[in-house]
Amino acid sequence: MQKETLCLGLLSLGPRSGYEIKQMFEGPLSDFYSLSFGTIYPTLNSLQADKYVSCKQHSQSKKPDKKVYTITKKGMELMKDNLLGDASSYIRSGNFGDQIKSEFFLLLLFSKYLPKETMNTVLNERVLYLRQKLEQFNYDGPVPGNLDAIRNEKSVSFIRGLASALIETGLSYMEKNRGKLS
Amino acid sequence: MQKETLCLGLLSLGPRSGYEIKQMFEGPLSDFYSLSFGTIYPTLNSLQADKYVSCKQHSQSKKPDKKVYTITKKGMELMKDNLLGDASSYIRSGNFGDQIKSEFFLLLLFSKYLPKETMNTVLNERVLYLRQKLEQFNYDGPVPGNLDAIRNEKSVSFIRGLASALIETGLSYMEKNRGKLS
DNA sequence: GATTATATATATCATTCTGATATACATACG
DNA sequence: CGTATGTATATCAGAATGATATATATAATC
Repeated sequence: MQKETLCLGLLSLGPRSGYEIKQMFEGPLSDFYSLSFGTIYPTLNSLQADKYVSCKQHSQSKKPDKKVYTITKKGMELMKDNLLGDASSYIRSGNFGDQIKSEFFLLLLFSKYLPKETMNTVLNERVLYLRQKLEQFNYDGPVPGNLDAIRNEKSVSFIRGLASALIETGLSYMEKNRGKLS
Repeated sequence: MQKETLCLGLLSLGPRSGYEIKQMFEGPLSDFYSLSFGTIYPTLNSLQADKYVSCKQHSQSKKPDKKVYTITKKGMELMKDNLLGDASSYIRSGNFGDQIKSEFFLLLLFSKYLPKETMNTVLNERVLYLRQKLEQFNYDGPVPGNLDAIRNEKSVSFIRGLASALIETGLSYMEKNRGKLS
């Protein structure tokens, strides 16, 4: 997905600064996508230059000005057009589609070159990690800051439910079949 | 995972050319990782310069020479050292770890901006795509070329079983809950 | 039998993106 | 009172991709 479409989409959920967009990628979106500051800031600047977003500078005494971007009508149109135009190309993406780079699977692939105790520890920690992820996806309490907008989306509930189901499957598979690795 | 470690790991399964390594990424590894020619060829050259692999040139009349690389003892050691040193950092990767970029999830996130019929078609095609993937992972017949080495790995059976279980979960979740999206 | 598409095989490179770093002040903690 | 962490924007070297170039063989289509 083009970085422009993605930034516009996130801004459609409410006005935000570049820093806050980054927080979304490190918070609720961290398991699905990410963009770096080096991409976010230039993208916002170019979107602003082309009037797809407007910017209000909130001067805060001694911190750098907080630049809060708001999507414009023109921006909404561009976002919708791009989504519609590219929708079909995203069908074969995601879990078991393109762009996945799973270092954990690579580690499993080469596990025979690692000492058994090491692999045992790794698998134990992986299980702990997945349990933690599961809790995270099942947690329904309040989230800090302005990250509520994204949590309250209907689609986000759907995605979290899916993620939760997938992790549970992965966990029980790992627990039942880890013996087959060595 | 460093590209060097990865290429060495793949060469540990048997001697191969750069083109054949790429075939592994486009075949059995396509759902887990990928490297481009622009990375593979320079990596092999530098591995050869440092004696981690040896190279035998098979001249084939009028095609460009096929350069078949074989991992050396020094290369095996480097690979094992790297795997051991970095193993713990791969625990939090993979499905629901870092480096995932799922455009399909992004599309779901912004699905409210798409016409209902479009989303309906997209979800139908996604289901078809996942069914196809499932078949692919469950297929146990022969594979063409030299891609058998990787299929016969114990770890690959484990991974394929996991992938298969995950896709099944994803499929039934989608079928049961797709109504919640609109 | 001619044409077109696909596969084999290596290599390069502009463009893109990341990850690190710079800058600067605020706040919390022991 | 120093140290670590958080807010906030910005830039840039280095890495990786995706496209393209080159050259030939083979299979499919017409």
